[in-house]
Order: sequence, then C-alpha cells, then structure tokens
Amino acid sequence: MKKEIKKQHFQKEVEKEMEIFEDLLKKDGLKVTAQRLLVAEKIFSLHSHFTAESLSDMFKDKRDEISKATIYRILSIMVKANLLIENDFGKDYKYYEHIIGHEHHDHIICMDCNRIVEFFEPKIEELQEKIAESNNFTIKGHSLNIYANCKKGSSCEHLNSNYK
Amino acid sequence: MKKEIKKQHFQKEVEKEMEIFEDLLKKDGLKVTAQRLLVAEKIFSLHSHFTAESLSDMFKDKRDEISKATIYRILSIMVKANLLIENDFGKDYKYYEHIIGHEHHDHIICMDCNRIVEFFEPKIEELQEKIAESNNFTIKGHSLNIYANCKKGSSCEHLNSNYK
DNA sequence: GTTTGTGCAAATCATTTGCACCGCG
DNA sequence: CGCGGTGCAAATGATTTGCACAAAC
Repeated sequence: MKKEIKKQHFQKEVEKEMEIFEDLLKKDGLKVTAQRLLVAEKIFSLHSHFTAESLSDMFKDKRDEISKATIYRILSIMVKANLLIENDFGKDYKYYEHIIGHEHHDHIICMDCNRIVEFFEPKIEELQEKIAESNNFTIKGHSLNIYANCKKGSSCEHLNSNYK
Repeated sequence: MKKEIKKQHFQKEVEKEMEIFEDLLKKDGLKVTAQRLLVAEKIFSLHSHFTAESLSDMFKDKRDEISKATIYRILSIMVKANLLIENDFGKDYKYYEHIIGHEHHDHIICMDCNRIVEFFEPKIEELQEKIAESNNFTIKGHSLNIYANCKKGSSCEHLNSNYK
C-alpha cells in the first residue's frame, strides 16, 4: 500500500517535470518530438546518477531505440535549461542527475564500488562564499568531490557498480 | 638585489627537487634520460598551473623539442610518484602543478579570464573529514573547485589567459 | 511547406599505444 | 650488449558534427 502511494507520488512528480520540460521547449521554439519526451521522461523517473551511455542502454531493448547523437543533443538542451546537472567525477565521461526537486549537494565517490553518495553541508557552502568574496570573485558554481574508500564491513561491499 | 636572492632561492629549490626526481627514477629502475631531466626541470621551475599542451609548447622553439607522447609519459610518472597534482577544472584537458613545497590547496577558476587562484581553508578540510566519517568512508582525496567571475574593477580584467 | 530534429557515419580532440629504432646503464 | 625510452603514426573513446531524410508546426 505504501509502495502504491509512493509510486503515484513519483508519477505525479514526473508529470509536473514533463510539463516544465515541454513548456521550455515551446518557449525556446524547439519541437516536441517523441525522442525528447521519451528521454526526458526516463531522466525524470531516474533517482540516481547516470551517464550518456547508461541512458542510451535503457532504450536498447525497446522498440524506441534512440541514437547516441540524439541522446547527447537532448542532454545538452536539458543542461543548458538547468533541468540537469553535469558532473565530472574524474572519469573520462560525464555523470548527470536531474535537478528538479533535488536540492544542491556535493558528492562522495567510492573508489572501491563506484557508489555515489550525496551530502550537503551548509557550513562549507558558507565558507566558500566567504573565500570567493575575500578574493574578489562572484561564485557562479562549485564542485566538491570527496574520493574515498568504503570501510570494511560497510554496506558498500555488497553493491555492484551501476556506473561503467 | 632582492630579485637576485629570490632567483638563487628558486634555483636551489629546483636543484633539490631534481635530486628527488632522479633518486625516484633510480629507485624505480627507470632511466635518467635527457627528456626526463629537461621536462622535470621545466616543471619544477614553473610556479603556476600548466597543461600537457602548454608544457609541450615550452620546448617548441628550442633544439630540445620533445614529443607529446613523451611529455604525457613523463607527466604520468610524476603524477604516480606524487611529484605532480593532476587537476580537472571542467575543461576537456588536465591541468598540472608540481607539489613539492606547495601545500595542499583548492582552486577558484575565473570563468572570465581563466585565472586560477589557490586557497586553503582548514575548516572545510575538517568538515569533509567529518562528513566522510559519518558516512563510513575513508577519504583518499578530494577536489573542490569554485567557478567564479571576477568582479568589475578587479585585477583580473587586465590579465590574459595563460591557459588554452 | 518550411524549419527543425534525427540517425548515420565521419570528425574531433586529448590522451594512449604499437612498433622500430635509439641510448642509458 | 640488453632492456627501457623515444618519436612517430595510428588507435582510442567520449562527444560533436555534416548531411540527407523525416517529422513537427
């Protein structure tokens, strides 16, 4: 029962997000295509980090296969529109996460199992602001990645990487 | 006169660093070649961030031109030996800085002029340690980049980018 | 109908690698 | 000498792009 409620909640969220996305397309004179809707819906329904590759794979088995070129073009639109955050975790490909309903946060990247953990520390944010200020800069953004190992016996050991 | 003292100081520093580098090569059974000495000496004498490209360019006009492949191979040796830090500033190439005599620090990257400013904030370091700890991780490293614009009237406006 | 999007294959660009020759130890 | 190092050119791999055709408005 609880599960059902949660699912409905998520569906409602996704609908709301899809509306924002479609409005954005129209506002910018971009066309509402099947590929854009499918990709955006998939992205909004994901609740973890993904790569262009992993996103592409999600359409591999379906009749709705979408070319990598198009995937990249849609990701680019959504990043520019601030619907998506592009993360560089030191690999040679990018990680994405959708931003609506997700407060700003930083990341711990586990070097053992590739797990990505989010955290938010207001004091760090505040200190960054001060540092930029005292150096005569205006902060436009930041990226803080903690690279770490999971300790022996942590739940990490049981997980497989979802990330290539 | 002061300048002279400073220059001597730097030269002494570089000599010390070169000794460390040569010892490292020998210890690891690697050969002491002209290219390795030239590149290391150049790196130790630099006091700002550089790229494989910019480093390569520094040898372009001299009779001692060194191939990019060799440059990359030497950079790799020095990074593995902890003589060099490899930084990802959100561009599609890496930035390097030599580490001997340079305390750990984080970076502000100016999006207007590409200037890179270093800073160190012990409180942020401490908070990161706590965050990792409370999530059952052992920190192996971190990267904190603040992306910013220089304020109107700052010295930034007069500088040209040294980075491609 | 015109303009924009898509898929494909080719291009790009930093970095890596195979290989033949070179030079340190 | 013998093995590791270097330079060259080709390979790599994620992402981008030109182009012809297809779909949206």
